[in-house]
Amino acid sequence: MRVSNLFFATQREVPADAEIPSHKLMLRAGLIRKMSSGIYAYMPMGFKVYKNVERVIREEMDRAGAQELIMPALLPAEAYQASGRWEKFGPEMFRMSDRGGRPFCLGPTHEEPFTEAVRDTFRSYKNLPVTLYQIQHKYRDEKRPRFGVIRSREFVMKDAYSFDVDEAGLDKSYKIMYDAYRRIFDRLGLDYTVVDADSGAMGGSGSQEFMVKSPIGEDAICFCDACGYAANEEKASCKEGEADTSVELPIEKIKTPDAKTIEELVAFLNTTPDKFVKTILYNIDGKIVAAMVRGDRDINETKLGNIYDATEMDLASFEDVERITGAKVGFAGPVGLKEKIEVVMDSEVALLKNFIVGACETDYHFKNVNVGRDFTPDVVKDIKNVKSGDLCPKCGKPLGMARGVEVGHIFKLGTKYSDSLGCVYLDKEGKEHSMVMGCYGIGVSRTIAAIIEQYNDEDGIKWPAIAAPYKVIVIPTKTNDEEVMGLAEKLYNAYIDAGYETLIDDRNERPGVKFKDADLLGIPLRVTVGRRAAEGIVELKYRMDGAVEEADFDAALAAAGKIK
RNA sequence: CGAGGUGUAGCGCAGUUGGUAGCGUACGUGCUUUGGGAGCAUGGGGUCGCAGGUUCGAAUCCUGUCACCUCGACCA
Repeated sequence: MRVSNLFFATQREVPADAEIPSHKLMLRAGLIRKMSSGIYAYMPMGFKVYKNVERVIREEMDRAGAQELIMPALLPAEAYQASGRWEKFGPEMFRMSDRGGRPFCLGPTHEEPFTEAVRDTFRSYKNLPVTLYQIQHKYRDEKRPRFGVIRSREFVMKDAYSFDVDEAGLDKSYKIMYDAYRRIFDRLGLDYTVVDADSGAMGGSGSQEFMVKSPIGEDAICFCDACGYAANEEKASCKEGEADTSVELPIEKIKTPDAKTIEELVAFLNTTPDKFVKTILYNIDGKIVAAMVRGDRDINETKLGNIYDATEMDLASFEDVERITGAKVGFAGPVGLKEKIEVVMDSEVALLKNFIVGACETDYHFKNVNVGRDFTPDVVKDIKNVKSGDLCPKCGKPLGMARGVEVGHIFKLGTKYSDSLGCVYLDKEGKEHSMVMGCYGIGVSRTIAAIIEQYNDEDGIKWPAIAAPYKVIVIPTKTNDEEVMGLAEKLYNAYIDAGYETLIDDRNERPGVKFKDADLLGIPLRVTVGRRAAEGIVELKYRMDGAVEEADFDAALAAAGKIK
């Protein structure tokens, strides 16, 4: 491709609304164009990268035996109504109706149509297992789109679905996808971690996320260097301490004026946060629930929500808190609640003795409170967030925390969708069973951003060769010099003949302009034809490590095979 | 959902007490330049987010509305 014909424009100035390196660089390099908040167009240069990433995914999915098809993005409501997700997705789903008033949505994820397709096509155990996939646009009306294509409302996702006769079959299909995912992200050059994850709105029995470690990541991940345990914060657990065996002291009401936060109480009572148990009221799908964790802990809303299979969950309103506790906000506790509500207590609290809680009376707390004697929780479960330094649930060594961008997520779904949509097969005895499903997603758009996050410098993007829009750029420094142009053209044609996607920057621009653009675009190999063109010598520069060398024609051609 | 901010040329921005819009960059043309975003000259490009209102006159003041961005979403 001749740069003089290329539909692109690089920008010197950073658009005002970009925050993170990948977003800034994608805009500056002209890879994408924003059409609306969280909605982007891919320009030719960006689309090349997109297709490269897509190609790697497709190759590995095909190699793993998955079959590609494509579902509509625009889907009728029925399937989602049958699975219950028409309601469950809530406002995240883009909804519309046709001229006759029939409800439709833009697919946020496609378990339902895939399940229906398999249901209507296969009826026998002999047909299974089967794994299908598509690479498709997905639509989610995100509360707050952010970070360019990392959290957008329209995005490209590879989603695959496996159908097996039983759990053992699912385990096999899942492992095949797991291995394929590792190959995909390895080939793309990403530094990633696989973590245990919450299966969230998808439901199911187990899942893992592929996380690219990055400070801009939206997920917190927890890991153990000693044994390799790694989990999303939503899911991570830790080893709990020993039970306190102190003697239970009599409960006592203490006046704590104006002390309603843990910090204020710690200062007021001259003690430490772990002597408290805080009680927080949540509104979970309209039902008020009290959640209790130790004072130095945070509640993990995912874990709490899972107990109630929550769709919508929020802190209870001030009015609800005041009515139920009979006190101003800040003095909630499990003892003396004015209304009977469910109390969920973190399992760690069960180990404590003689702790402090709000007294359900403004300006008062109870001290020496004990579980069983003073109150009885309805549920005792792990509902806390793990922190750095907590002990690994597997090996007991200290855990660390990091941030990550979720580029892939694999789930064991089980029969959730096959049950609700009637996706069954007949076994050897002619008996009906629900198929056992798995689903497997890769965010194509955000994978592109994740690559840039890992490979960039102050001059621009540094594409790994496999993702690069073009592998080589030939830059003649003088377009009016026949010797220079002759050699440049000859090299350009030789690269193309050898099968490398190549650019020749034949614009009548100063060399500096061309170098800046080549750096910003991140082309892995830059071949400058200039000063020593008459001798047949060119300069090679590798974008990834900045190495520079001189080479003759053959060496320059051979260099394209070495870029990574 | 709550709060704040911003909408003026492709991009980044200025525009004072209201008087009909400007700078940088990018773009066109000419000359000079040609190994890290050149110099000089010259030119084109804007219904000032949208709709009302006040006024002789509104980018500017008022009201409404839309879009975009950021932070927050209560740890009692």
